[in-house]
Amino acid sequence: MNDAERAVAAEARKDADRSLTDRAYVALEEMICTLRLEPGEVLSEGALSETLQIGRTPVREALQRLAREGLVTVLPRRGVLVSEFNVKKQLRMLEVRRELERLMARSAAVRATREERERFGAIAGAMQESAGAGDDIRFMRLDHEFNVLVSQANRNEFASEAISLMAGLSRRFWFMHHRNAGDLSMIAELHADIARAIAAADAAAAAAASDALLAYIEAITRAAVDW
Amino acid sequence: MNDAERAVAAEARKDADRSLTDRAYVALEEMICTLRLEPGEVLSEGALSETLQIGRTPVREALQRLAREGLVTVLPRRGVLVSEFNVKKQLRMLEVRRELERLMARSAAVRATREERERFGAIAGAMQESAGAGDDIRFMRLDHEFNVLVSQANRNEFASEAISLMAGLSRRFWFMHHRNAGDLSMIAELHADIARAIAAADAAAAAAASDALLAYIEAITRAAVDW
DNA sequence: GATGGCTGGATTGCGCGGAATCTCCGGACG
DNA sequence: CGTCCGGAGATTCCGCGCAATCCAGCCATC
Repeated sequence: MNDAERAVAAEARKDADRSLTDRAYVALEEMICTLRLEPGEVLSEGALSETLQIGRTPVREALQRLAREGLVTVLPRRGVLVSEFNVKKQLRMLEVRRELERLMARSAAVRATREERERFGAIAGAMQESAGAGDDIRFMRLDHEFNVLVSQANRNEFASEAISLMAGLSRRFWFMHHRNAGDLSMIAELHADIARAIAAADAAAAAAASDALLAYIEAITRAAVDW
Repeated sequence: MNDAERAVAAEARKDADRSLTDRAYVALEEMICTLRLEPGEVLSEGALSETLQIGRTPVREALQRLAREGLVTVLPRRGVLVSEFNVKKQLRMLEVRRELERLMARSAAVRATREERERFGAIAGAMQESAGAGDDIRFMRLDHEFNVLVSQANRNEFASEAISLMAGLSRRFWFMHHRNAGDLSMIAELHADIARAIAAADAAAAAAASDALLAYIEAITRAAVDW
């Protein structure tokens, strides 16, 4: 197998290597978080199986995972309910995220490798750029990259897993409100502060910056009550 | 249906109402945490299905849940591996538990109902009693009751869920080491301190007591390296 | 008109078998 | 003697069908 063949195989594996359960999970999570499946809607394993062209078993396993993450509720013998929005729930979630994100930022500042620090620095710059240009699509990609990098650099799989339990609900809330939510440049700045503090190995500054970001997110969430 | 029939039905439901998946999960979690299934052992869906007298589908779903909690690892097409002990992993877990338990203790101190506070007070007393009598079985039951009560009284399902992700690994570690681990009276005292602080609605004291407990647990865990 | 029971349709819970694939071991070849 | 290849066995992955059950709506009854 030459290099070209290896590259093709790796590319194909991007989709084919994952199990059908994983693919069903990714597809459904995307549909729910981007509101293509509306809150309050009632689904069924059978219908989703047909839509996704995947058997009922993988779809069922994906739904159980989504249920654990609070994106759907399984009503026995009735169907699967896409969770409604709930601001109070979001605020309870932020209580927990505040603690976990602070821990992760602090740990990443201490434990990141040199390469990771360089990437944090690059992300900080790119975020400010994208905010200055008003390019929210690019910012959302950078935000995702930032989150993945923090999950990796904090070197604690338990923190990463606990956060990932809440990622779906957070993502959907953000998707719903990001157009109305405060200015992009403020959010980008707060993210960039964390990234720079981690890059500089300043644990206290990273923790403080993380708290500042979550305080801002909380303010936005409280304001969302009125929309 | 009269009252007697209702009581019988409720009793039967204690086991029968839960799904087979739940029953399989409870049974397997118990077997793993009490070391009846040894770390390093390789299982198979088929064998477990036969042992538990439950079909492969519920067993499979239970195993996926256990995998997410880190108690087993699914090796595709090879079998299911019961996770090995790993002190460094336990320490990483304690980093996260420290933050979450502190948050939960603080919140419970603020949000518990009067009835819950009374139960915290009762548990504090009973823990000291059981420790004084050297009754570690009774203490473990009280510890379980305490954890359930904190999970309920802190009024934050996300914190409770995140903690429950780590409960299994914690429980197994404790089961393995509780005979060698420090004196029971010290542990009971540290737990009782938290319970009393919550009962007294003293959030700062509850948080401090939680940190003290986790510092002690961390010390025990570090000492476990030598055993 | 209101109420209680019943039936039809739809949905999840669960069992089970086939397919894909991974490892191990034995044998052949260099 | 080492290395590679192939087949056998075991295991998970996945599809699919049956049964239990829940609900909506209809019909009979008061």
